[in-house]
Amino acid sequence: MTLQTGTILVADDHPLFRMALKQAVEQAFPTSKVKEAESVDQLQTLTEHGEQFALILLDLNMPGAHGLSGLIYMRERYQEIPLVVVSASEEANIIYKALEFGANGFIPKSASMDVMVEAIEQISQGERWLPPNILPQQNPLLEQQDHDLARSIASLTPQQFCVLGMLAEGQLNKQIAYELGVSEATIKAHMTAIFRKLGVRNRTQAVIRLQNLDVESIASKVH
Amino acid sequence: MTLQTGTILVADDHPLFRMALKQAVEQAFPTSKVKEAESVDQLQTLTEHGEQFALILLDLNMPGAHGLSGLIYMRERYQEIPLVVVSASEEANIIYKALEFGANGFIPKSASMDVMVEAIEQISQGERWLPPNILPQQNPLLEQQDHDLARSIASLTPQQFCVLGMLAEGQLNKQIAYELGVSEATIKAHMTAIFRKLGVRNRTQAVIRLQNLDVESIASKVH
DNA sequence: ATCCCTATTAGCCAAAGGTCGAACTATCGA
DNA sequence: TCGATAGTTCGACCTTTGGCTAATAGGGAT
Repeated sequence: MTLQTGTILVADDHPLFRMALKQAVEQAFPTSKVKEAESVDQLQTLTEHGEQFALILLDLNMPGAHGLSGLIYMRERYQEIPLVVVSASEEANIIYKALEFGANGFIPKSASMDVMVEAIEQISQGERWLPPNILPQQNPLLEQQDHDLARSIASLTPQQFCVLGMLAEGQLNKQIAYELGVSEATIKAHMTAIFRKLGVRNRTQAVIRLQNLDVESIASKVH
Repeated sequence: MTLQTGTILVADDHPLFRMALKQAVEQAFPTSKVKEAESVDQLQTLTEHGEQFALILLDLNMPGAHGLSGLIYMRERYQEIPLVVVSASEEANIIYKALEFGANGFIPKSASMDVMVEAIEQISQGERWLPPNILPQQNPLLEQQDHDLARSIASLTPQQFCVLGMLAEGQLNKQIAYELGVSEATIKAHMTAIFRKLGVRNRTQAVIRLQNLDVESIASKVH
């Protein structure tokens, strides 16, 4: 499975930007195929059903991929596939965390087409690529509890991760059930399973637990 | 009410650091009185019952003061009292937001005693004081919705703000009632009022609404 | 004194949330 | 082919939450 012959997956909810990314990929690897996903739902459909991808470009702000949890989920489930984060955010903190959670590179959405092509080529050769103003980070930002949380997110089943996403938007069980086309009892069962894996007792605590992934930097290092 | 004759309030949950702050204040204003609070509860008790303070030093990470909400609450309730944020975080984003929410200055906890004394003196003269590596910010980070949220937080009564804090920790109505020594019916009444003011329908959405205050920078500016 | 705001509580009811056990399915390996 | 395992689904049952009304009480302001 090489990048020349394999399929590359572009996951971004913004149609125009998805097209631009696709072009960058095709310019870097004219012989490779490209598939697109505009939601985490589609991303899961594509990845869960057999197909092996040679590279994944993942937008952090896709609907359903809340903050870094989408990255974590994909990363730990498909450890063999190189994963590049594409994001509108250029905060150093976010970038460092994305890399610590296993991203192989980080491309800001403000980058030009040339830069993107270059970044994708470099990452495809097993190297990392970072925005020019970002220095490689030596001190880990994440603590044990963050990695624990990452592993519990990675242990979620596809459907559970999907439910978690909608929970994080404040939706009711009833709404989630309707959108997924299943009964409310099913959602409740998923909730119970999610709570167990995250180590919490109800939905409110689950949301709080998730927000630690993104914020955390504010409260940490008080010692 | 001048700083020389007035009382200065130091709010920080860490005993050692509170003492250090107190010393810095006494060094800057030998004739002023200093009172201390180690929780938002105490802070409220002191401010709600008559006493007018000449200056408040507020730690962002106090138990019960979740992120910037403690600052927002104090700021809009006591607009005439100069308010200085003291925090372990030195992230530029947090600092800019604190100032945009009306803080008169920002002192990082890593500052030396001399620097703190100097900062307090400068702020007491109506000027702002920022850490040396932080430039004054021109472009506002906050949008209309942030100010709306700030105003709704400021409109909470003291008890409601307290309940909101425990809600943000994931506690059940029953637990909150027990800790505050009131009945569960009372907590429910507070919850209903809080939801109304925040414009949400349940506790999960309330938590999500609050977390936008701190994170937001990640997802914004996508246009 | 009177009015308003806040805090407190009870009681009732409907809606939402959460746990348990169980059925059904697909996949993998022996 | 025969379990075994993992994932999804769901109904029954109980708990928690939230909305509503109404009542009591204290503090401030007019």
